[in-house]
Amino acid sequence: MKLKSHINQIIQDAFMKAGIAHEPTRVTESSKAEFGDFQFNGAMALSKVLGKNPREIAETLIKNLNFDTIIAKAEIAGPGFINLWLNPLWLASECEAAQHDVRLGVEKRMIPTKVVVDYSGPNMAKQMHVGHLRSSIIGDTLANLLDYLGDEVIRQNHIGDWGTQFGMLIAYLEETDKDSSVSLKDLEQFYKEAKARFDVDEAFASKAREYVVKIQSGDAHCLALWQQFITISLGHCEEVYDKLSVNLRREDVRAESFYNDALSSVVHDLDAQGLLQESDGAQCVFLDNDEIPIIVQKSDGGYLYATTDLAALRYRATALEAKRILYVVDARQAGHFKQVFALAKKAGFVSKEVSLEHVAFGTMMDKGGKPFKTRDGGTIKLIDLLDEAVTKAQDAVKDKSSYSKEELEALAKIIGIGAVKYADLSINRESDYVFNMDKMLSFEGNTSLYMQYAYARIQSIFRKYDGVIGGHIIIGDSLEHKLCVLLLGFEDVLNRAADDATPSQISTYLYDVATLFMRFYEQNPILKEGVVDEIKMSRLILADLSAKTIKQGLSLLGIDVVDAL
RNA sequence: GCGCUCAUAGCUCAGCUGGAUAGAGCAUCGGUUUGCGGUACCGAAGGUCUUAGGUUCGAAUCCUAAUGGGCGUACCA
Repeated sequence: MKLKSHINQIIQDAFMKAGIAHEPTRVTESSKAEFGDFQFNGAMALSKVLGKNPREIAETLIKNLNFDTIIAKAEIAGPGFINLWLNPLWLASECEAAQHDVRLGVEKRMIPTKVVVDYSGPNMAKQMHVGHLRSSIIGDTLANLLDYLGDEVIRQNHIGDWGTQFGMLIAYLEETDKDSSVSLKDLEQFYKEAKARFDVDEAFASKAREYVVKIQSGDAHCLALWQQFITISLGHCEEVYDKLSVNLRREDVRAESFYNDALSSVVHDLDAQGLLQESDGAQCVFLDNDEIPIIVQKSDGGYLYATTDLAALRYRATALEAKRILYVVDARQAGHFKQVFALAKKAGFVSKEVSLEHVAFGTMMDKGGKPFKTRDGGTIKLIDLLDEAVTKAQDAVKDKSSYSKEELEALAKIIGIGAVKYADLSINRESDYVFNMDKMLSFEGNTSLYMQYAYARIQSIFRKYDGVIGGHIIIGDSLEHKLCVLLLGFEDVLNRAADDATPSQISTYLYDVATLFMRFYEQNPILKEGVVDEIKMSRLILADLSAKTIKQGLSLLGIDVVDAL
């Protein structure tokens, strides 16, 4: 249900009938209950262009307003606000329709867009650390969301599997001559040892550098070792994805190395277009007004990440035919993407109408506001963080003795992982974010647990009721009215979150649904004695639609619900 | 230095394309219970929306400047 579009259309029709040849501003949710459900503020803006008093304009509009089905009442207030009340009968029937629909009334897009979502992108030389968390879950949510809305989503995991560090790792792998599955078990440790050798042993260092060249020139022995290394490292990532319920698979991997063969042609194309300039021995592109050039080839002939990103952009826009490309990457790379996007368009690697968006996110901080690190300043392994959340989540379970060990573990996983993901997805992605595990595992406030609890409580009502839901919604008070309006706004929220690439708009909405449901439920008993059947049914339908909306919304955020916790 | 970005209640955050008296949660204080899951709900208190100008009928929101923080700043990614 595109609720706002319906109302905007009614306003638009009133404009037509009133003979006002201007595009109306869009309606907004009313700021207060006494101002109705929606408000139209456009009369004031028109007053100057039409040379009329805004209240007069508002009156004309109301005279031409269609009151047939959706709008029940319209009032002029203040300088010329038009407050709109929606028809409760219409709200009720639309909510019933949503409750019967598996998609809750959310339509698929008429014209799907082909969207590439680039996210996660771990470095194969190391284990995933907390820095990869935000990209992985924000990206996954956006991919889920766009897919749900009917876009054609192509997930791309641009893993770091190329570069000088791999020469070092392979050299060390060969030198230690251990069974790789054992020696790579702790990648972090392996990397540290290799790095230590690299730093002190010149012979080892030169061998490492030699191996880089060998890999890049296709030496079979080195490539085999390299491939083995990548496979194992990727396996570690997949363990984390599995734990996080992030939907990235092998086939989504387009590693840095994938673009290796395209790099020289990128540079060649830039050169052919006269965009290239040599500076201090490096091949550079100087864009207008940019002091810093984009270096596409180092003075030693090597390529850089800008080159790879250009190749990836070209691949995504041409081979994959994407019309929208999202890069879910740390905000600190804003400058890089701004340059690379501009160049990709200028050089024609990506056509003008393709939308290139850097979906930037802030840094994860600890409670003291410092970048998130271990006590000794090291990076925190993502898997350790997740395990800690799951362990702590067990404490939240009410009646532990009624679960088997396996059930308790499964429950703790849903709660713990949900808490970590929700905490991240519920704040504005661009701001830095304070990681506080106690807070995210609380039942109070805007947390996943509050939402999961609200959901479980509703399921408990249905267990107790244990019957068939029929009948109709009868809106009996302002809370029920408000709940219906809110529930019908689900699709609007999803669309806006998709357009702006902001998952937090979904969580804000879900929190509103959960809190409003709790208030409704507190005030309007469902199964208590004395509630007549008609009212009982009406409230059961509302409870069901609320629960389904929470479940669907959380599912888009990659978070599960349970019937009891 | 230059560039980007942020600044809203004690703390953590909402605030949609400019709209009416700026909203939540936590913490603090008070209330609701023979209980449909109280891990809930209701209420109180808490604000010069960093500052100063400007645009506008109207600014937390747009523009300019200042102050303070974060980040980036050519051959790592």
